[in-house]
Amino acid sequence: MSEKTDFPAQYNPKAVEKKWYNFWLENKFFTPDLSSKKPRYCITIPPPNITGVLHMGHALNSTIQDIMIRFKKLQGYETLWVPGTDHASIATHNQIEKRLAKEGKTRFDLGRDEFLKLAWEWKEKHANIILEQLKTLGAACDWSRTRFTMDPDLSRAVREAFVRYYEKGLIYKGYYIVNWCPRCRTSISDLEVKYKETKTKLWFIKYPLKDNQEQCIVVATTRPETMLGDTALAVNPSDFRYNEFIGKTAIVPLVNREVPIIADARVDIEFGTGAVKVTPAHDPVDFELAKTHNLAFIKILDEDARVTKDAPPKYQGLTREEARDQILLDLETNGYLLKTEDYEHRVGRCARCDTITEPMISLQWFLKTKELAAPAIKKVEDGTVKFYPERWRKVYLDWMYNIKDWCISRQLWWGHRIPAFYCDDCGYMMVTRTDPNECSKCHSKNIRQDEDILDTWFSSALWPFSVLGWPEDTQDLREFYPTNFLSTDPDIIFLWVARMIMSGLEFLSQVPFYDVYIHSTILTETGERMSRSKGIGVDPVILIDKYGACALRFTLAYLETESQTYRFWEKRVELGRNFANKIWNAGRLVKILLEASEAPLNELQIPLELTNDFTLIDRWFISKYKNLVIKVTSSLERYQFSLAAQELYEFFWHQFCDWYLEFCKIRKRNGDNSFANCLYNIFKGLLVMLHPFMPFITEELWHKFSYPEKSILLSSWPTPPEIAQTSQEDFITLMCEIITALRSIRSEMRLPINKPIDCLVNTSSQEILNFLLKSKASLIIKELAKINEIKQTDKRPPNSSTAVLKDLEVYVPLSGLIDIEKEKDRIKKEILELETLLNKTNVLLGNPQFLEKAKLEVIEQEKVRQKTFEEKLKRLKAILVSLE
RNA sequence: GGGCGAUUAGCUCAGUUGGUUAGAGCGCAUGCCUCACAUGCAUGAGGUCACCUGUUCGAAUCAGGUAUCGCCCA
Repeated sequence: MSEKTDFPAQYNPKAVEKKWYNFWLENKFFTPDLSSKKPRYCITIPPPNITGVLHMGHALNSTIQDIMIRFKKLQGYETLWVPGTDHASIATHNQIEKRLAKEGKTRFDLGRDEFLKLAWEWKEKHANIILEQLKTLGAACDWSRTRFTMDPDLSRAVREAFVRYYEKGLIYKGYYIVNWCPRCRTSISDLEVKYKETKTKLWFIKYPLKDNQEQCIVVATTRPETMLGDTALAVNPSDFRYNEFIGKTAIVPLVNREVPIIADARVDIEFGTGAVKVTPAHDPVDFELAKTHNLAFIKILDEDARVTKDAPPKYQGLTREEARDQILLDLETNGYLLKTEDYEHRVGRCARCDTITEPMISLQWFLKTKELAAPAIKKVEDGTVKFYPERWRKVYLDWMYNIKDWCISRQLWWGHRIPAFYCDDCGYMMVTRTDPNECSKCHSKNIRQDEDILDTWFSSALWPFSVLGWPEDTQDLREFYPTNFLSTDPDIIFLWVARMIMSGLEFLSQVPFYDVYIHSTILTETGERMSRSKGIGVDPVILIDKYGACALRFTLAYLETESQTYRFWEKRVELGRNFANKIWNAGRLVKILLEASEAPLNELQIPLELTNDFTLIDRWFISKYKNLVIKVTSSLERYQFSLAAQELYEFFWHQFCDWYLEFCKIRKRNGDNSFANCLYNIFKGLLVMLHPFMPFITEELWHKFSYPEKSILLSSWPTPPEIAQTSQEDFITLMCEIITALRSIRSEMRLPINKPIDCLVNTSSQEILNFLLKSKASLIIKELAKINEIKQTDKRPPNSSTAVLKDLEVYVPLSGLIDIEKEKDRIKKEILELETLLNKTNVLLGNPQFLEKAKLEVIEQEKVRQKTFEEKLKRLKAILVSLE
């Protein structure tokens, strides 16, 4: 093969990514073998919505899921990752309606059927964009199981769920206050309203008493326009200021409606004047008051938030903003407006379109949640479902403890239509699994379906099992439910995670997943939330194109710690890109190093007999590798993605490349190939452990070696080699320290690399001496520290630079070259550092309490340190004296 | 108002049950195109771990409080 073309000096992701992704697909590696005896491991993707394209959040979340899938597959599980998309009813409405608006149209100009045609067209066009983008990231999804929430099967699941809830009495229809978005023209749930502190006014309005129009009661309000629907005034019964008013009748200005003054403990004495107006049809608290006190509900704003004909004619048809202006003007001219104050309070806006929402009485469908929540709470309390990081558990529980009924109907068209049918003749309502032909009560054919559709999250809540075939008893469902792992972002713990747990338990009596991982939110360099609409942030598709998927994935994982946000900008991907290139080049070198040797065994052979001087190096390195395998495995098992990535990075770069490969190079040059088995197998293990993070480059490298499996994905996760650490390995550590010390002297004494230097060692240990002078360690030291000769001495030669190590002094004679002052500075600096350390140890060991209470190992360790420091210090001081 | 998180090197962040000479990447300085890699190699500078008070023989780590910033819920 030609080295240059086949194995270029720079890793080029473009050349390999597509190739291997197709290879995986062609071999159906992402499709589970249902006949295998392996334990199952399943993830269902949080379905991205069809209006979107891949953003950094998806890139991170998909990387995390892919890491887990590949990790588990390598660990010997039969894995399944189900992909799919969500119909996102309100978001899709928004997109399409925006387009229509450009033509000056609304969806009502088109009608339901025409609109749905557009929506399906949109779906066909957009639903796959994001899935295709996931492929470029390397996602090991089983595309043969791709689902869409409005697929026939999944729609059937939605209908089944609705009917079962209904039959159980958990779904009801009724008039309640809901959040209404006048732009989307639909109800939305509490969770879809975002509150923002807004500067506004507090208006103080005089309501005259009926008996004595000279006497007034003053109420404060932020929403004067709703006074058109006032049906009472209320005060707190313990508020002495208003005792005499209770039970009297007031007159609503401009409307001239007589309303009672009621007392209710729910009235906040501190707010405004302590007296409030009550508008039952347009405020949730007032709604509750009205039910207690039997007040009338007058709806004065319609679905477009315009004043209805239940208001005085003067205001009818005005928008809520126009109505407010007009009313304030009228109040003022008629002397009812006492004063206006600046005020700040929370104004609710539609999460989708940012229009100010309107609390409004409306006929809607609701799901009773208290009963569903109870087992879902229990399963988290008892640890069946665990949150990672654990703090999110409390967030979930707090919300669940205070859960309110869920408004599930939407006055939209794109979605699952509520399976309720009304008979126009007898008024009977049917909720059925299949569409009825006639009224089951009076047999009239004059029936029609409810116009409303279901909240998108209603179908999302069924996702972990609807994608597996529920309500059918499918093999997928039996094999893969409950799923194992769910990764998602914190925003949707309530919207989605909680509801999946509730519905999973309701319909399958089993939790939908065991481990919930809540990932960080990615912020921009300046700490803002990334937002496509604001044009801030970076595009993962561009980053993949520019740096490669492995680079992006590794970087994202490396940064994914337990903190709830992290900042990210393009330059950070260089971390992953450079690492990928390092791995690539290490691969090139390994290839060269292994070339001359016979085909090594695929099992790691632990050198027990240290006959060859060099084999000790392998032994030393296998010990280090063993620790790595243990650490990386346990980090991944605890979902500590950053930690696992850091461990791999440090080991690969700074242990494997910086030391082990350098040693192998020298060994090879000296005719020794005994490293082959160790190198071959450890490199294999490293590739496998890196594979979940960097699937493409590891697969590419895999094929450049004679590793047995046809894909790295079919290999198995390394197990820690069974090896006991021996004290002899310390010799290698010492060798590394000597090399570092010599390099440091060279650099600090400004000795150019081509200037030959010698090295003298002074030690009382015969063992060390033998190792350094008689074993092949000398070869390595010579090469890596650029040393001419290593000799023994028992005395520091004058004019030499010194490094003091444990049980050993190293001298570099520098006759004529030495700068005595510089050398003195070096030694002094080291003395200073050591003195600080020794001082600390002395204080500790001089404390009788410490000796009495500290753990034995700690005391022992401290004593050893004290001895080492003292000895080293003594020698350094002697050297300094001889330099004076 | 309640909850959660953050505050560690110039920047961005690690630091798993309290005991390490507090780490990394970027940036910076110095020297190197050394036959895997300049997306690189070697060496080095740089930190009173936000502040206060406790607990402890011992605190970046635990408890209480303060300050600043951020997120979530009402």
